[in-house]
Formats: sequence, structure tokens, C-alpha cells
Amino acid sequence: MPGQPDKQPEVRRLRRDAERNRQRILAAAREVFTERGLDASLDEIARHAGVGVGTVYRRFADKEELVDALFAERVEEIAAIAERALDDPDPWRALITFLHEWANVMARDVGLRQMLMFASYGGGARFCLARERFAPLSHALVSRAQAAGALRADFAPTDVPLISLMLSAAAEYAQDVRPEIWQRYLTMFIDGIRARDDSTPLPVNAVLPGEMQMIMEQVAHARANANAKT
Amino acid sequence: MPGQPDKQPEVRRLRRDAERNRQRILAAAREVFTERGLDASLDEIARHAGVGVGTVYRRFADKEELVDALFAERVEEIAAIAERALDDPDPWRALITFLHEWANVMARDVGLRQMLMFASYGGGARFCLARERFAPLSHALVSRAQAAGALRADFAPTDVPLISLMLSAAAEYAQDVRPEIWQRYLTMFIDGIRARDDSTPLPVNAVLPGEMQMIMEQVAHARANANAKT
Amino acid sequence: MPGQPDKQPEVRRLRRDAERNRQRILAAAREVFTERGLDASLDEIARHAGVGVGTVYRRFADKEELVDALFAERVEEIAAIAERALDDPDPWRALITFLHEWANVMARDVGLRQMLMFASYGGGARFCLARERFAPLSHALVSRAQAAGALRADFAPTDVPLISLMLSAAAEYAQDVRPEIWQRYLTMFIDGIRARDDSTPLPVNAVLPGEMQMIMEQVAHARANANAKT
Amino acid sequence: MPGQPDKQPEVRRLRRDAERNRQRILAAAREVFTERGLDASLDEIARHAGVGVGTVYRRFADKEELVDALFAERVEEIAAIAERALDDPDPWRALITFLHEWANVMARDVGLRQMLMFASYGGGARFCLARERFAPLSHALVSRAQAAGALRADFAPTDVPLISLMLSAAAEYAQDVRPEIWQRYLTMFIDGIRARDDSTPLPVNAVLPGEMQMIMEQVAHARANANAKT
DNA sequence: GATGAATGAGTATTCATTCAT
DNA sequence: GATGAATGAATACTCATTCAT
Repeated sequence: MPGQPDKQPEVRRLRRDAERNRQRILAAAREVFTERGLDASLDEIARHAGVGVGTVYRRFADKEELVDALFAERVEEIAAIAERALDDPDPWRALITFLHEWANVMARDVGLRQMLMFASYGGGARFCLARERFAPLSHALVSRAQAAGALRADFAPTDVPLISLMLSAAAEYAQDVRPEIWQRYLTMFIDGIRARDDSTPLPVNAVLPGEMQMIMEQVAHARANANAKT
Repeated sequence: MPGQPDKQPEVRRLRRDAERNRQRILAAAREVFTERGLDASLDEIARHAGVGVGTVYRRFADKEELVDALFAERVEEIAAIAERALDDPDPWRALITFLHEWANVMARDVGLRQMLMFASYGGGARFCLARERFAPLSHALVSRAQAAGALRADFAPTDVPLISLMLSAAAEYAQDVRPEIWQRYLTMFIDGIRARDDSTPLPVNAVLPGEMQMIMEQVAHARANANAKT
Repeated sequence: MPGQPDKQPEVRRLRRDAERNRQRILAAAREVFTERGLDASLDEIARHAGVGVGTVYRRFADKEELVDALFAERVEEIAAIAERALDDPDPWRALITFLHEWANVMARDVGLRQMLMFASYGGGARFCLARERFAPLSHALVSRAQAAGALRADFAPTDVPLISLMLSAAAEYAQDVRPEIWQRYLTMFIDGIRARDDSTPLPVNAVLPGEMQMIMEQVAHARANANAKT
Repeated sequence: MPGQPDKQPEVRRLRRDAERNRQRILAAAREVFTERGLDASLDEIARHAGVGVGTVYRRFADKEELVDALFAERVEEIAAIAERALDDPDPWRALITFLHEWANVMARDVGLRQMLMFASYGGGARFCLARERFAPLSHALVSRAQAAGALRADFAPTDVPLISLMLSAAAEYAQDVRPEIWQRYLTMFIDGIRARDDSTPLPVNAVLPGEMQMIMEQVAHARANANAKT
């Protein structure tokens, strides 16, 4: 497109800078949130990133948007874990491996746990988004393991993230004394989801993908209410 | 003691008022914390209770003291659940019942989950105190079920509260769509802790009662640090 | 007065109780204010006295009234010191002794210093009242010493309390390291007020007794303003 | 460096605004503290300065830091007074002049007196810091006057600030009626510290520079205790 | 675009004073 | 009369967010 041959590069150069800053901010936020949780202030993150707070707000409309972006990164990382696990020819082992590695990531990260676990941090809504990315992967891990006769038949793909979440809760509590305690409960879980003749039928249906939208709206609504009351 | 038969009641009536307010405050705090979590302000709780903030501070030196008092109540409630469960002649069913009922309580209460789950709220320290109360009860539930050959031998009493905690994490997430989803995971868990010949050995030792003191100290230390950094 | 022969004693008994309480409160207030200054809370004083706060308010309309009552006590004590000093046949020594003993009292009492020294505590107004009591005593101490040719002629009775005040300021500052440092400055002062041929004439007239009323009004006015602004 | 000659000013201009605000805050604080003492709230100072409270806290971590900054200013002003006084070829007059001018500053400023005089405001600690700055100046003033045979030999440099403090106490009391009354007592003092054959020996040693550290520690300790008790 | 200065509503906590018992 | 429970205004301080430079 002749006539504007040098504007593009200039814009690009700026974008490159901006992108660099964006990355710095994300990296700083990850570090700070990982260690101190989501209550850390944006000022601290900006300082950690070596930029001004204003720059953080130029890149992220909101503290929440920053958290969301960070969360999206994590989703990708965990999706990658799932994809790697799917390379395993043994479908049961693939599922186990994935659960294990995911829990391992969460066990070390206060912020990530808070992102996922508390509605007050928008946890529910985020979790839903994540599941859109995970759905096919979970589905693959689960259906393959079921096809191989290793996984109980009433296990659902949506159970995978919830189990991971539960393990991270155990990790949270015991982090100072037994940081690896979640492995104990993962093992119990695995024994509980193995296909068996005498498995207890699950009393409640799994969460459906279609319910995700509802969760998002309810969480948003709840928060609006909370703010209004205050 | 005739002659002063109505002095006692007079003194009591005074205290009755104070006690009434104390109860109102506790009730309000329970409601507010249950719905909105521990970040709710004491002003809101006072308003909810229909008293001034000062009154809250007259009864509870601290926000933390209020939370602690509330927590103590809950501990007693849950201990009562355990004691009722122990009446069941079937030791396995007793354990299941207890886990079920406890999870049920936690599934509805944001504040209680925060009390237990986050170090930033003093969760660790409180959890330890609770366990002092629960220890004999858990021990009874577990050892009986193991003696009956129903529970896997490597299950430990300290696993009971952690499993409950994990279930409450699931409840937290799904509260808006499937408030009862935790029952699904409890069922999986139950299948995982049933005594079987082919149980996978647990890879990490259970938390020891003796480690509780450590947790308490570390949590206290962590908090002191957090305050100092801030 | 027949017809009410037993009411009097009953009232009296109550008054005796009330007086006892009043004394207890004063004693407690003195202790607490002496050690921790006038910022101590009335609750603490009530606790110290073993009575309820309400009782304090029954006897003293105000925190200020309590402080005033306490102050009146002190004024009497110091007046007694002055009277004892006046027994000394040597007029110069009498004056010195009085200054010394007064400063000694003030050096030990945070609350008394605050009562006297800061307008924000109503110090000025109180000081005036005190001077009404002290005026004849100071006058006697001063005029006798002047008559004996020991004290410089331009020294005024109203200088006595101000010098004492100044010494207590020194005591305040050095209380932790040199609690007796005020003796050093009293000595300097004494050398400065001794009658000499080469004394420097005092550049400003002493405060007149008649100015006291003005001070009282101005202080009261200043305080009203301060409260209004807030 | 031509081509970017205006970047420097731009950076400076930013800072100029901040500095302007900082100065506004300091000026407002000085005014408010001068008139109403250190108990004035930061909200009021912010209002007075025409900025938000947050701005005050951006520049001064603490109320104490603001007070300290203000105090540092004053120390410099007073040091300047001392330096000017030292220009006087007559050593005795230099000392007198300094005492006079210093007292004059303090006589007008409630806040400054509180800064210096009360441990509860950190007075002791600040006074020590000030003395580090004043020490050589006081020493010069004193030793010269002693060398000239005008000042009594047992007078110590550390007596200078204490005398000033005492004079300010007199000023405090009489500010509404005789704001200049301190001059009267300074004159008495001067007559008391003049070298004479018949000076009364000072009964207590002067505070030593080495005792300053102790004071600082004790004051800090006392404050920690005070907070703990409360 | 970047910076960091400014804002102000919000939080926990204290304390003089009032009032029901 | 005595008690101590209740009140609520006041204070220092924080932090997400906006905006001038």
C-alpha cells in the first residue's frame, strides 16, 4: 500500500514497545500474584514491572482485566499440559498425568488458586472461559480412558477441572507443612474414578457445558449487587 | 435465699440485653459473612445487626476476634455432627454421613470456607484449633471404619478435614449452578477410600497432629511478614 | 427535725458512699494521669477505680471537670508547700525551697504538666485559677525575699509559677536520662534572680493578676472555635 | 545537546508540580500545626492545602514523616539563626542573640513546641536529631563565650537547647496575654549564666551528647509500650 | 504513549458521652 | 445511685482509578 510505507513500521515499533511493556506487566503480575495472591496492589505490580501504574491501566482497563489476561495465559499453559498428556498412548495414564501436572501447577500459585476458587474474584466466570478451551481436551482425555475401560463410565469431562480445583484447595491449606499433600488425595481420587463393577453411582449429574453461560451471568450479577450494596 | 430473690434476675436481665446484642451481632456476622465472605466490613455487620459499630467493638476486640468466635460456633456445630454420626452402628456409614453433612454445611457458607482455607484470613491457625476438637472424633470415625474392614488401612484421621475442605472448594465454584455438585465428588472420594485389594498406595504421608503447631507458627509468621511488607 | 429522723442518715450514708467513690475516682485518675498523661481514657480510669464509667460521669460532668477537680487538689498541695516554706525564717531560702519542691512535684507527673502547660488541655484557664490561690503566698514569698534584699526588686509574684512551669518543661524532656536535670536550671535561675547591682533590667512587665480573667476567656473562646471548626 | 533541549524542562515541570504540592502541604501543615498543634488531623491539613488526603500520603508515608519533615525545616532555620549569631564578634552577645531569636521562633508555634516537648509526639527522639545539627553550633557559641570570660564555666553546650525549650514553655502559657513574656525569663536566665565569682555550683551534670542515643532508644521503647498497653 | 501525581471513598479502630437497666 | 452497654463521630491510612504533564 504505497503512500504510507513508513507509518506502519513506526506504529509497529511502538506496538513492539507496548507489547514489551505488556509482557513485563504480565510477568510482574504473575510473580507478585503467585507469591502474595490477588490482593497485591497494582502499584506494587507496576513497580515490580518497572513501569508506571498509568501504563498498567493503558494496557488493562481494570485490575480484573489484568487478572483475566494472566488467567488466559495460564489456561494456555494448562491446555498445553493436556495436549502433551494426550500424546501418551495409554489413555488412563494420560488422564492421571494431566491431573497430576495441573495440580502441581496450582499447588505453587496463590494467585491462580484465588482466580479459580472465589466468586469474589470472578472465579466462576473465569473458570467457565477456561473450560471452553479445555472442553475438547478434557473430552478427549476422558472418552479415551473410558473407551479403554479404565475410567468409570459416569465420569464427565467437566469433572476434570473440578477435581483439579479440589486438589489445589488441599495444597493451599497444607502449603507450609506438606506442600505435596495433594498427591495423597489425587491418589484417593484416582482409586475412586477407576472403572469398577462396584462403583457407587454418582448422585448428581455433572455440570453441563451449557450451564457455563448461566454461571457467568450469575457471578456478574452477584458482583454488581455486591458493589451496589456497598 | 429469701429476701433478695429478685436481685439475681436483675443482674441477669442486664446481661441478657448484652447477650442478646452479642447474639444479634454474631447472627448478623454469620449472615453477612456467609453470603459475602470475610471481606465484609464491620460497619455493614453492625448495620445488619441494628447496632452501632462501637457495640461490635465492645463485644469483640477485633474483627478477627469476631471471626474467631463465629468459627468456634461452627466448630461446635460440626463436632456435634460428628458425634451424632458416631451413634450410627455402621462405622462406614458413620464416616460417610459425617463427611456428607460437614460438606453440606460448608457448601453454603462463603465465610466459613474463607475462614478455613486462606492463610491470609488466619485459616491455617484456625483449622488447627478446630482439629484439636475434631481429633478424637475423626480418630474414632476412622479407626472404627478401618476395624470394620471398610476403610483403606492407610487412611488417616487427619485426612477427614482435608477431604471436607476439598469438597467445599468444589461447592464454592459451582454454587450458582449446581450447589450440590460436591456430592458427586464425595461419592468418587468414597469409592477411592474404600478398603480394596488393589488400592494404589498413598504416595505422601498424612499430616501428623504434631505438625499442627508448626503450621500455626508458620502462618503467624507469614502474617507478620505480610504486615511488615505492607 | 422530727418526722424525717431516718431519712437524713440514709441520704448521708449514700453520700458517704458517693464521696468514697468520688475519692476513688480521683485517686485512680491521679495515678493514671500521672503516669500516662491526660490522654488516658475515662474507661481506663474507671477500671482503675473499680467503678463503672457511668459513675465517673455521675460525679464529674465531663472529662474536663475531672481534670479540674484533680487540679484543684494539686493546687492545694502546692499551696501547702508554699505555706510550709513560709515558715522558714530565711525569706530567700523559703523562696528557693518552694521553687525546688514545686518543680520536684511537677517533674514526676506527666498529667500535671499537661494540665498546666497546654492550652489544648485548658491549661491557661486552670493556671489562672491556681494563681488566685497562690497569689498571696507568692506575694509573701517574693516580698519578704525582696525586703530582705535577697531577691531582685523587679521580680514579681506572678513570676513564681511561670518559673516552676519552665522547670517542669525541662523535666519533661529529660525524664528518661536525667530526671533531675531541672535542678541544674533552677540553680541558674536562682543565680539570675538574686539581687545584684548589675542585674539586667527585665524587658517585659510581669503578668498582672488582672490579666488572668482575659486569659480564661480567650482560652475558652479558642477552644470553642477549635471544636466548631472540627 | 541540541535537538532535545526541552526534554529536561519537561521532566522538571512534572516534578515542579509535585514539588509545588509538597510545598503546599508543608506550608499548610506548618500553618495548621502552628496554630492548633500536632493533634490536627491530616484531613484538615489536606483541605487546607487544597489537595486530597491521598496526596499527603503520597508525599509522606506517615503523619510522623510529615511532622519530621516539618521539623527538619525548622532545625535548619534555627541552625541558620545560630550561624548568623556566630558572626557577631562579641561572643556573649552572640549567645544571647541566639537564645533570644530561637525562643522567639518557638514562642509562636504550638506545633513546634509539641514536636520538641512531648515524648508522646516523639519529641525526645527529634530533639536528639536536632542536637546533632546544633551540637557544633552550640559548642562554638558556648566555648567562645566562656573563653571570653563572659559565661559561667560550668555551663554546657547541651544547656542551650534546654533553656530554649524552657522559654518556649513560658511562651506557651502566656501566649494570649503576654506573648513576649519569655523575654523576661530569658533575661533572668542570662543573669544566671553570666560568669561570676559567686555563682552557685550547678548541682547536676549537664546532659552528655552520648546520652542522646539512650534517650532515643528509651523514647522508642516507651512508645512501643504505650501502643502495646493501648 | 508513558509516567506517576492526585483523588477520595472505604476500612478498622478508639473514646467521650448518654441512657436503659 | 451505680453500672456498663450503646453510640457514632473522628482518625490514620490504603488503593483502584483518573488525568495532567
